[in-house]
Amino acid sequence: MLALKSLDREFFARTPQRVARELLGKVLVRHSKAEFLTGRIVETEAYLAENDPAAHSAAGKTARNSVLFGPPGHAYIYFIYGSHYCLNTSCGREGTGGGVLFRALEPLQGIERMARNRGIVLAGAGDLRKLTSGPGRLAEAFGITRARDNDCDLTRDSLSLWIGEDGFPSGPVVVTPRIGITKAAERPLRFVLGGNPFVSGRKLQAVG
DNA sequence: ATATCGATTATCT
DNA sequence: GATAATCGATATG
Repeated sequence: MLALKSLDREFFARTPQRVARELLGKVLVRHSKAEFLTGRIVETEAYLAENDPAAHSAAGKTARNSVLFGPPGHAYIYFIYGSHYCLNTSCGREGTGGGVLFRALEPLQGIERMARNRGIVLAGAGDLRKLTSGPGRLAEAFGITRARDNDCDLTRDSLSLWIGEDGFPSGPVVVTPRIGITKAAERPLRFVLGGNPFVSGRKLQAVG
């Protein structure tokens, strides 16, 4: 694969919709002594800084969501439903509460390690979908926790978690309503790479 | 293909 | 104390 180049702060200093769309095709990287994992981003959701009751920042800054109000391009990680971590990035101008949720990746490198992190034994090719197609799944595959990664600067390739780009053409983008929310559920703020088999959910599986 | 259930936290009352 | 939450796995038809 081509060399990965980290993204600059300006990339993230735009609207959540714009950042969510532009992140498709970019690569999430986890590197540490024990791990080197990469996955292409194929599904994201935008959570707006204003007039978005589904955003975690909607009720103002708290201890939990404070990263969203900090500089853009930092990892906001929260724990949900008693079992899952989810990865977001802050975006927009500092002081506003915009964010983008990472919903699915296409596994590229470190697949064996991802399977081990997920507690899965890979049998068929279809099992690759179980690794990173879903926000809780991708976080588990990449070993992402709030204690380890919250507030990590995703623009710095010297840190353990960051985002790179390799010139991959991101392809046609499909926009749909967001998943798993009850407030403002109809707004078209979910972005997916059209036809990519690693997008979360079951419907596309049957089509593919 | 659809239903239900688990498990923890942050936030609100 | 209650409850909703950016979910995933399992059971059932």
